[in-house]
Amino acid sequence: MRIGDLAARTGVSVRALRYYEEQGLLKANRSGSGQRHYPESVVDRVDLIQMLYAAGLSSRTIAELLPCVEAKVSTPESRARLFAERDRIDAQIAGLTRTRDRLDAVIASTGSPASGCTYIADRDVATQAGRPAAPPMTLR
Amino acid sequence: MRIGDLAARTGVSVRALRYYEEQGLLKANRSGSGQRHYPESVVDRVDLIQMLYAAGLSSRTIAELLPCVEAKVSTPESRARLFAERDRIDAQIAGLTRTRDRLDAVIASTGSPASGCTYIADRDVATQAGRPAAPPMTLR
DNA sequence: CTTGCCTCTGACGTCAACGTCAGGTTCTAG
DNA sequence: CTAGAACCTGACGTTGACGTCAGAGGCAAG
Repeated sequence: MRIGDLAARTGVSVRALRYYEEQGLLKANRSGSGQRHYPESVVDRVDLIQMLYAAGLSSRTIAELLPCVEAKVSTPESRARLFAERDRIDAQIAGLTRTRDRLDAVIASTGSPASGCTYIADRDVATQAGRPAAPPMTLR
Repeated sequence: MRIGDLAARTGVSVRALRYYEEQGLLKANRSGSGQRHYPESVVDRVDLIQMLYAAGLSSRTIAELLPCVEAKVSTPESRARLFAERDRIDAQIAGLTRTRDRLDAVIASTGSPASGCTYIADRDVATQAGRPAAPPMTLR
């Protein structure tokens, strides 16, 4: 599997994949001419990397945690890091939940035509109960 | 209330507050000599701005939503934006939850001394049920 | 063999949310 | 009144995760 294929499979740009390698997140088998070749397994690894980036981790942190996640090998430091990041993500979820609830409240107050709203809903406010199924998984 | 006081009250830097004003997120009453003075109410507004930044919104988006949130005034566009951002945050929470669960699984597998772990837990793995109370509210 | 697409290595560009420094004014405590 | 803290407006610096371009080589099809 060459880099273009991997890019297509993961939805990550070729540039990003080379960047990951530069950051020590990915290793590639090189052909005689220097071209990168990857085994199927890296698809999952790239997906995981994307998850961690989306969770706000830096390349450096990801590089520290990946051996721990994949090889199940951990040093005291990496374990501490693992706990710390897990907790940080928990806090982030909590904060996001508060933010979402705040937005829901705003939607409720400006959304109901009976509370001094300038316009009426122009979208399906009642798709379900105000919460349409979240799209696949954008995560930015 | 001057800008330094507001900074102290909100935990946001003076530079950031001036930046928010530059981006149209905050307005200040100017004294004759040009110094900014704020009413108490802006403290909440700054907190809200921080929440939205933490949720990954850009200044531009925040600027679009703030009138909607504060003055309860909405145009069809801003309402659409409101929904879109709420949904995006929902998706973000879902993704973060999956990421956290993945990390929890890793912790469980590398953490239990009975599964080929190199080191034993060096931290209070069992503070409660593996999930110590998340710190105040970092959110990055 | 050559055409066209893929790949390679630099290396500079980008963007947002500030940090930081310079040079000058203003407020306040003593 | 005077020192020192706080404030002002530019304006340039920073960081991370890439985008983009340049110039050169590699690879399968016809």
